Amino acid sequence: MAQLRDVAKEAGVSMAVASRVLNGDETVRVTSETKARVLKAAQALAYQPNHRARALRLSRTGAIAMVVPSASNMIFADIYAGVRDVCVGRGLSIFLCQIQRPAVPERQLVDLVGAGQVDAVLLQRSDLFDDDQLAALVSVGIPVLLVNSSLPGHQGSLALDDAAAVAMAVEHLRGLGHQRLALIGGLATHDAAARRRVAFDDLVHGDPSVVEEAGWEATDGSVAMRRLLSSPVRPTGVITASANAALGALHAAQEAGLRVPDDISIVAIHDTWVCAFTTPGITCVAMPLTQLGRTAATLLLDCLDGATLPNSTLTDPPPRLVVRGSTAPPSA
Amino acid sequence: MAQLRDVAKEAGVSMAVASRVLNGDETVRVTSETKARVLKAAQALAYQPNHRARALRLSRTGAIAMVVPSASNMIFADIYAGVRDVCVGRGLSIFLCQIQRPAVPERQLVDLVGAGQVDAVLLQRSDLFDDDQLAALVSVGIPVLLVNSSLPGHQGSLALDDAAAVAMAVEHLRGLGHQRLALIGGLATHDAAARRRVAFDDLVHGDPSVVEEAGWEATDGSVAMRRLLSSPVRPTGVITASANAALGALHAAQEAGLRVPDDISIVAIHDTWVCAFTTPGITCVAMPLTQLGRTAATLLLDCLDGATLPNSTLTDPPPRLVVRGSTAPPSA
DNA sequence: TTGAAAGCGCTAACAT
DNA sequence: ATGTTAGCGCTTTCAA
Repeated sequence: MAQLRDVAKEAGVSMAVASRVLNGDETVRVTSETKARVLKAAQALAYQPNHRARALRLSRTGAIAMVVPSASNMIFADIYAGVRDVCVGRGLSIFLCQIQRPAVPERQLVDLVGAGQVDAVLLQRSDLFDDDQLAALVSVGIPVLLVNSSLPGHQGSLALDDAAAVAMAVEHLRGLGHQRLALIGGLATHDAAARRRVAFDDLVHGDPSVVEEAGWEATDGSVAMRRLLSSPVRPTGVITASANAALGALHAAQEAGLRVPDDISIVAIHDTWVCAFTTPGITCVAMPLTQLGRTAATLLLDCLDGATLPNSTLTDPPPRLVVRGSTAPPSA
Repeated sequence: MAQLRDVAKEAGVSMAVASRVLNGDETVRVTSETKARVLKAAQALAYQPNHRARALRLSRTGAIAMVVPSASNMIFADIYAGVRDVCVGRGLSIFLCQIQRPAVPERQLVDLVGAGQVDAVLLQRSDLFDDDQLAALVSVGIPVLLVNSSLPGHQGSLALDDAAAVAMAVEHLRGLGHQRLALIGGLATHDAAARRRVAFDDLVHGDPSVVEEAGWEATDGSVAMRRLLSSPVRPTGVITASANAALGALHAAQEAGLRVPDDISIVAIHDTWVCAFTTPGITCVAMPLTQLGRTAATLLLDCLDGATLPNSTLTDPPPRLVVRGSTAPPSA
């Protein structure tokens, strides 16, 4: 593999010149002829700058880590798409690092970033972290942006507009005439889940309503729905805090012999392609996940260029209601 | 951040000694007392070896790239789990690189690996690559293992036992009494898809049967199923080459007013959690994806230690039939 | 048993 | 307008 030295020799210039030309350094003036010679030499030798040497010299690896609780959650894929958009544009690569439980993985992240393998981290919190564990994770010397999660005292987070999403779901159900609403929410430890719950409580204040605390997965949604169905005042409209949970909830309702949406309506927060392929399709409040990824990555990269990480909320574009077959006016 | 130099100074030894001790170099004899001093110093200073310097010196980055056509395909998550298992164990990290279409991305991979950012590549082929494009991709100076895909003339591939999976699906359907079978297969360009199709053709030889060529996604499955339903001799049992396509097929059948499994049976190759949450649940032939990931990663890492990459097929564990509600004896 | 020193391939400050 | 040179932080041969 050709090195800079070879290119320089081939072009009959010093390594310094070759380096500057190849890096498009504008501040240095070179004969357009020498420049051409260098470029041609590089081309001829198929020169690829050695990434490792560059990283050492510049103290930059050109990679960021994306830490997620679960790579199989489709939320991840959508966020990744956004992150990828901006990283590809800026020539960065992305490490994927799945961290679900704290104990060992805490070391993982420190090993990873402490070792200087990545320049910055984009972290999506797992339900299983409590604040202290998260704090340990983010206390590494490089920028860490919390995606759709926050940590008291930590600088750098980007949240979704959970309240708006919940409001949209509640409004949709109320508009159809539903009076008794339920929320199948996330675990209280997860702050996006907490925000959604607070929003829900505020909106249904006074009405008969019930909240189930559940995980993000389909089984969690099933279990919660079964509990809901056996409650004294059965809700007619159910909001789930994740698309996965909605699948579980739909399944449990159908298994219990209910017809959806005739007997019970279901609306999910988050939209994934699967929601369009169930029978009935699941009505969703789609959140701008890809944009979340894009904004998050941009924030992080700007930070590497000297900007400060903000604690902010992504409100534009707003959540979007996607009406499918799982919601209808209550039958009674 | 403390460096080796600091540790050495703190321990009152030279960098050379510190380095050897810290790396557990057995070939060098040091007073157990000096050794302890070094270890203590490292501990005290919370020394983390600089990954970039190490990578340059050793010409190794301690990372592999995982190239996939789509991070949102649940197949990916399962394979990743296996890869992760073995990489975490050996202290490696994993780059995720989504490459769907050839043109630009071809540069991506070369940039990535030509630059020496990773030590090896695990590549899952996209339908959209033809052999030439794939060949261009894999002709980089480091080991590339093709996962569930192969390329004539390329050394290094690990396939699944597609024929066994198809046989299992056909047998299941035949055992239930189905005579008219259909395959909703993958694109012919994808060699795993091709293998499945050949296996199917062999098995149904002589019987009335029909093959639809479709992509891996749910919509592809829908479209194919609609074509199937309007064909003169409608099949009673349908095999889809992916779990995603099965979702689409199921949806299309239900939308057309058919009852599954009463009017038509569906069995998918590959199992994902979603298949357990549709109504009815989808009968699947589960493939050992996580093991595929594990084996693939092991092969690759062994290769870095000097072994040769084989072209092999993962036959153990064999595919496993998971019977759910989408299959039953034909009604007529 | 330990230390000195030469690079890995590149960039950038400082000459010329 | 171009060249010299000093490292980035580490490993490892070779010498003491």
